[in-house]
Amino acid sequence: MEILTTLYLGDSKEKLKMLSDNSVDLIVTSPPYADQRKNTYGGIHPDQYVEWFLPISKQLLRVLKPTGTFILNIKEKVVDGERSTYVMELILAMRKQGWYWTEEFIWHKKNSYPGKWPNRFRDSWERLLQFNKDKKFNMYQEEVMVPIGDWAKKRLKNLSETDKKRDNSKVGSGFGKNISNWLERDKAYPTNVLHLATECNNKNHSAAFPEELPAWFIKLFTKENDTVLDPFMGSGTTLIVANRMRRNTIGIDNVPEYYDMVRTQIQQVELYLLESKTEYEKTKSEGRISVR
Amino acid sequence: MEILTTLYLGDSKEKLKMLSDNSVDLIVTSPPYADQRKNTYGGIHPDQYVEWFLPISKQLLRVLKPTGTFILNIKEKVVDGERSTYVMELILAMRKQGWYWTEEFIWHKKNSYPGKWPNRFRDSWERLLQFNKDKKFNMYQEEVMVPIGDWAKKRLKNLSETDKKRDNSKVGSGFGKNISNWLERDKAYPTNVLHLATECNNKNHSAAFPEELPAWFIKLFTKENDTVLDPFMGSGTTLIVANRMRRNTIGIDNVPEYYDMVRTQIQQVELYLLESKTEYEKTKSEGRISVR
DNA sequence: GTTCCGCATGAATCGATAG
DNA sequence: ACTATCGATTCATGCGGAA
Repeated sequence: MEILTTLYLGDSKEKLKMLSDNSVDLIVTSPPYADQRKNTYGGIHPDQYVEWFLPISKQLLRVLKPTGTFILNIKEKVVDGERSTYVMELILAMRKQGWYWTEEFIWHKKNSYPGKWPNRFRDSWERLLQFNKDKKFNMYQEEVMVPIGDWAKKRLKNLSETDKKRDNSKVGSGFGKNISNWLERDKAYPTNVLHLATECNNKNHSAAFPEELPAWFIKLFTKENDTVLDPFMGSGTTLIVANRMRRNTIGIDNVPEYYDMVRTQIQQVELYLLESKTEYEKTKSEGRISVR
Repeated sequence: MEILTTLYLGDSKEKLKMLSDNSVDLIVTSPPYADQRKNTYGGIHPDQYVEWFLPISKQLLRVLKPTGTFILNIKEKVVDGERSTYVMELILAMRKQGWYWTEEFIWHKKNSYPGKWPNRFRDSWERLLQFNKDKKFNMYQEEVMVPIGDWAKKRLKNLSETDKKRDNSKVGSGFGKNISNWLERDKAYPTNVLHLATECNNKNHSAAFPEELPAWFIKLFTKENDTVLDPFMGSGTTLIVANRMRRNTIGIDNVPEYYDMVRTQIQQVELYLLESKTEYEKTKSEGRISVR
């Protein structure tokens, strides 16, 4: 199966109209925050942020599959000593637009930006808002399981009576089964708090987005050959990770430098893959790039 | 200076009217979260939550000093597969009421409630919303500095223990300048993410949150002889910690059992302090209780 | 007195069943 | 159809008794 990369140079609101209905499995994006990145995106005033984003999210709702998920990385800025409310307003507005606000993950940035202010501490977390088109969506939880805590080693030696009793309440069916489940368990499901350091990027752009972040959501919400969209791709972290994980990718950005940079980088990855192939049919079937 | 404890049995909305304007330095509270089951616990329906809370927050705004801070611990529940929006709406409504929404701290609960569902992971964080009456407020950042390095977590965990011992090392200025400078350099300001475990078992009752949580905010936003208010004191964790830290406290609850329990516990602490005093003037000046 | 280990239980959430 | 109740699922922690 061929993996496709499609890049668009231009405004998201317009370029998204070129995508088909119900064609995307996962959207992961970090749009320009209000009043920030003035040089590149022109900066949206906090008061106009919701108004600016709603036409875009409307398109995203259209192109997302009913089983798909939209992960929005965002954090409100401090304006005149208090937190702006545009994220709150955006959530409310998107629900009216038809989105379900399924969950809010917390991205805890371990090495947050340094600084000192008299009235606040360093901001070391961001929101990862999960929106869905339908209440039923694809979620592959086993893909992101984490090692269980040390307490488990001791615990697994002996099962407490209470555990047996709790399991017992399910009368009759599969009593011995539960115990064996616990005995073999060395991994646990994660929570809705993600601990990731911000990447110390050596590149010449500003998007501090660790690869683990999109990788986690790509593993959780898609499988191979699914399609991942980033309507504000920036330096393309999401796309590059998704491409590497053998997902089809669609990226949009209105900054030519970003567009060129991502295109070059994806092509390099694809070339590398091509060179490492020995069989003809693999060469033929993989690594196709569609850059428009 | 005498430390005063004032307890009210009754509805917060009404009892708060008995407090003077601009008389409280810090409000730390965890109101009942919205509950769908109105009949069983008298919970507030999510749709009516904002309407229910606004009269109370109006009183809180009145009694808070201009230099004071209001910390609101809250988390929205999942209703019908998605997160409720009443917290978002509450923030917006409280701003209209005159509050400044200064900051949102994250309380990361490491031992969150277990469980597995097809569409979400365990919820392991809560909001700690900081509201202020004025853009200038008291904040004693040095009081909550944490050691740098691996021992930071351990130290944070022991903070409440240190409070009990009423750390004397600062007072006795026997340190040479070199050493104190060196010590200072080992500390860093915290961020807006707090890592604390929920306390499983207290003696007789279950505490809503660990003592470290109110202790942290009490240190950060008040000094000795300031006044701390909890309009939904519940089992009284905030009040007991504040009392131990030599802050005047005001507590309100409409559950007689809680009221009696907190009153008893505060009195026991005060009696213990009394018994440990040897000098007459200390006995005279401390430990007065005003229970109404 | 330390350290180790067993154990109960949390501001949870979903899906099925009952009224 | 809609709402209330109940069973099932599952992880980390502090406490108390034991070595």
